[in-house]
Amino acid sequence: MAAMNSTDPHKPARRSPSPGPAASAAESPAPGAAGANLPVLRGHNTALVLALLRASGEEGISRLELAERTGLTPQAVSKITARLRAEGLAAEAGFRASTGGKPRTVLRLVPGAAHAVGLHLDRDEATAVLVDLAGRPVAAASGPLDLGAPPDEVLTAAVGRVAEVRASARPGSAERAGAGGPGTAGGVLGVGVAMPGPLDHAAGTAGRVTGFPHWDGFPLRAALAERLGLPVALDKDTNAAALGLAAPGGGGGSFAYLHLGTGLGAGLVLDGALHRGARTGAGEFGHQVVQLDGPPCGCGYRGCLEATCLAAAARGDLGTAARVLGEGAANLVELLDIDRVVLGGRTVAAHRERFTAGVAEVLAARPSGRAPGAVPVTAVEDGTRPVAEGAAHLVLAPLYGHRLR
Amino acid sequence: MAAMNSTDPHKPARRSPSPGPAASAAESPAPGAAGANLPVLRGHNTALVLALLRASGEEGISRLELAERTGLTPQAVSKITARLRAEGLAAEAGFRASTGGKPRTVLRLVPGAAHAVGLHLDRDEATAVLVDLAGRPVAAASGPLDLGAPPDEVLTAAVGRVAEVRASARPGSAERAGAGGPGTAGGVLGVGVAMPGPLDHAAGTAGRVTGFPHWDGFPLRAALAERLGLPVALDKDTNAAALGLAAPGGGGGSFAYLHLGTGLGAGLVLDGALHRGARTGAGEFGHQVVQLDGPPCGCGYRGCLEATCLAAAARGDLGTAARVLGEGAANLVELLDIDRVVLGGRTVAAHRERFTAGVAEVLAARPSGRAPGAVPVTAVEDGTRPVAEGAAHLVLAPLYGHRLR
DNA sequence: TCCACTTAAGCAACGCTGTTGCCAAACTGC
DNA sequence: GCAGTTTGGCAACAGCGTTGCTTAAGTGGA
Repeated sequence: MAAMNSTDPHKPARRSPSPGPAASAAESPAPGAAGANLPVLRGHNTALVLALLRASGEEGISRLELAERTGLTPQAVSKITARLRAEGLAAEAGFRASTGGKPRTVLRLVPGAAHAVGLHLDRDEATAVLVDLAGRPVAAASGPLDLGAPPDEVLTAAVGRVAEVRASARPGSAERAGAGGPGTAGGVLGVGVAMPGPLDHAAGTAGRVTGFPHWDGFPLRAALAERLGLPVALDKDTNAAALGLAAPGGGGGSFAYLHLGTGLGAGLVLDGALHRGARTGAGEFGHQVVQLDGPPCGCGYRGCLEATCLAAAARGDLGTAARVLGEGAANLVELLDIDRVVLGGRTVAAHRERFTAGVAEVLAARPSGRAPGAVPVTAVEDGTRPVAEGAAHLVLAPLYGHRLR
Repeated sequence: MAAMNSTDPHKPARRSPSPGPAASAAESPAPGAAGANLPVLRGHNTALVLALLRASGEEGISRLELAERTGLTPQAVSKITARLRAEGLAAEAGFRASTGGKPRTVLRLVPGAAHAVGLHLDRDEATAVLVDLAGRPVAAASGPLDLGAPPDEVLTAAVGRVAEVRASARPGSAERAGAGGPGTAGGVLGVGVAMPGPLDHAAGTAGRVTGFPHWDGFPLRAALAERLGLPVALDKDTNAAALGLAAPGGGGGSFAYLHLGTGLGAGLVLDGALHRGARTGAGEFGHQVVQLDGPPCGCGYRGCLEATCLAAAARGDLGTAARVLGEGAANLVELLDIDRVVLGGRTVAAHRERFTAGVAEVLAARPSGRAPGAVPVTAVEDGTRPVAEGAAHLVLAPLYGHRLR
C-alpha cells in the first residue's frame, strides 16, 4: 500500500524522489554536495506538503493554506495533493466555513497509509513500536535483552520484537491491501533502531557500547536490514528520542532532550534538524565539565556533570541533582539558543516534578537576557516510550524531508 | 558587471534564482517552510557549482569533476558552467593531462567578477574590507568609532568606511564595466555588517550592546541599506568571524570560533551552516558555568567561563586562562562533535602559542574517545581582520547557497 | 426566486529545468 | 595514419511548477 513512487515503474530513477529512508551513506556520488534535478524538486515539495498535513493533525488543512505556507501556487498544491490522494496518503475531510464563496476543502493525512517500526535496544531490554504516518504508536512489544550477548543473539531477539509488532497490527492495517510494491509488505516503510552510543549513524555501525566492547564496528544496520528485508536506520538512543519529541513542533526550532539513565546524554535538534556531528558524537552531555577540578568521574576526568549529578541522585539528594542538571542544561540553552527542553530517563521518571522544577529554576536564575520561563522544561510522560517511538521517526523524518536550505 | 540574473530581464520572477543576499526576513510567504520551483532549483545547482569552483581555488576543476561531485549529469554541468562563463563568473583556464582521450578543460572562478564589503563595527573602531568572490581582501579601511555615540553618527562613520574601500578599489575592478544592472554599481553585491551582540540577524536590528543600551531595537540593517543603496546583512561579530574562517573548508564540517576580547564569545558553524538560533542568541560562550558556585562574574552569576578565564588573563596567569578556556572549548567540542577550533581576539593575539597549546592540551586530556590532536586548534593570523572579512561572507555565503537538505 | 458576486479548484498550454541520445573534437597509442 | 578513448556540445525530450481560463459551489441583495 501507498508505495511512494507511483508514477514511474519504468526506468530506474537516478535518485529516488522521496528519499528512501536509511539507504543513506555511500549513496550520493560525493559526500556533502547534492545537485538537484526534477525528481528531487518534486520530492522536496511533496515532503513539504506532507509535513504540513501531518502538522495539521486532526484539524486538517486546506489547499490554499498549503499554498500560502509553502509559497507554491495553488495549482501546484492541487497537483501535489492529487498525487498524495491517489497514493492514499492524504484524503479530503470536510469543508471549512465559507467566507463568501466556495468553501475550502479540508485535507488530512491518512495516518494508516503507511507505518514505521521503532526499535529500542537498551542494555537489558528490547522494545519495538509500530507507529503510523502521524507518529502515533499502534502496537508495541518488549522483552528482556542482553546487550552483552553475541550480536547474533541480539539480532534474533530484535527481529523477533519487530515481527511481533508487525503481526499484532496486521489485521487492522488492511485498508487497501493491493497497490503497494513488493518491498512495502504490510505498509511498513522501514525500521529505525536506537541504541546506546557511541556508534556511527552514517555507516550504520555500532561502537564500543560502555561495557560491551565486542560491538565495536559491528555493521548492525546492514545485518538487520538483511534479516528483516526492510530499510534500517541506526542512531543513538538520545538522538532518536530528540527527533521524536521534537516532531510535533514541526518547525525550525531548536530543542534539547536530556536523558538521565545509566549515563547522562543529550539529543539536539537545531533549526529543525537533528544535529549528530560527523561522527555521531554530538550530544555527549554527561562529561561536560561544570566543576573545575571537581570530584572524579568514571571516565577518568574530574568535575563532569554526570559524576556530580548522578552521584547526588544516587544518594537521594534530588535537589542538588536537579540543580546541577539545570546548570548543564542552562549552559546548553545559552550556547545554542535552545527553545525547549525535555527531560527523560529512569532517574527523571521517578521524580518528574522535582527535576523539571529544579532545571527550570536554574534557567530562570541565569541572567541571560531571556525572560524567565521563556524556555519551557518538561519531562516525558509516564508510560511512554520516547526512544522507541523516536526511533520510528528515523524512518518517518525523511518522508517529511527536512528542508531546502 | 556579472549580474546574477542574466536570462530574464522581463517578468519579475516570484523568487529570485540565486537568493539576493540579505533581502532576508519577511521575504518568503511563511516562516520556516519553503516550496521550491524551477528558479529555485536552478539557483541551488548554480550555487553548488559556484561553491565547488571557489573551493577549487587556483587549481581549478573540470566539468566532469563537477558532475561527479554534484551528482548532476555532465550535460547539466556544461549548461550551468556555460551560463556562469557568459556572466563572467567563471572562465576556462587550461587543461588537465590527458588520460587517453580528450583532456579535461579546467574551469576557475573569476574572483574579480563581483565583490562584497565586510564592515566590522567594534566598540572603538570601524573596519571595512572589500573582498572578491573568492573571499580575498582587495582593499581595507579603518578608523576610530564610538559605538556609544548616537546611531546617526555611527551610521555616517560606517558609510564613510564603506565608501573608502569602494573608492580605493575602483580603478582595478574595471574588467567589463558594462552588463551589470544599476543595482550592482562597482560590482559590489552587498555589505555584511558585524557588531557585538546581542542583536537580531533576522530582523536586522541591534540589541542592548553591553554599555550602550540606546542601540536596543535600532533597525541598523534597514538604515544602512537605505544610506548605502546596497543590500545589507547584519550579524554578531563572532558569527561573522566563524563564517569567514570556516569558508575555506567549504564542506559540511562543524567548526567553532572562540573570541577573547572584551568578553568571551563563540561562533558556531555546524554541518556547514552557521548556527545562530532563532534569536541570534547562539554562541553565548562566556557565561557557560564551569565552576559551580565559583567566583562571581560581572553578569551576576557565579563560575562563568568569562569570569574565570579573563580574570586569570588579566592578572597575567596565562596558563590558567588557557586551561580554563580549554575546558570550555572541550565541553563545546564534545557536546557538538566539532572538527576544528580557531581562537581569536585581542587577548589571544598577544599570546597565540600559549593559548592554542593550552587549549589543545585540555582537548587531548579529555577521555572522550577522540584521538589526541584529532581536533586542530589554531589562532587567527596576526594582522588579519577575521571579523570584517567574515562579515563580507555574510553577503557571499548565499551565493554559494548552503545546500538542499 | 433569481442573479450578481466571491472564492475554490481543476484543465490545458506553456516555459524552463535537468536528462537522454547522438555526434564532433581532441588526444593517446599501436 | 588509424583505432580507440575521453571530453563536451547540440537537439529532442520528459516532467516540474506556472499561467490563463473555465467550472463548481457557496453568499447575499433585489
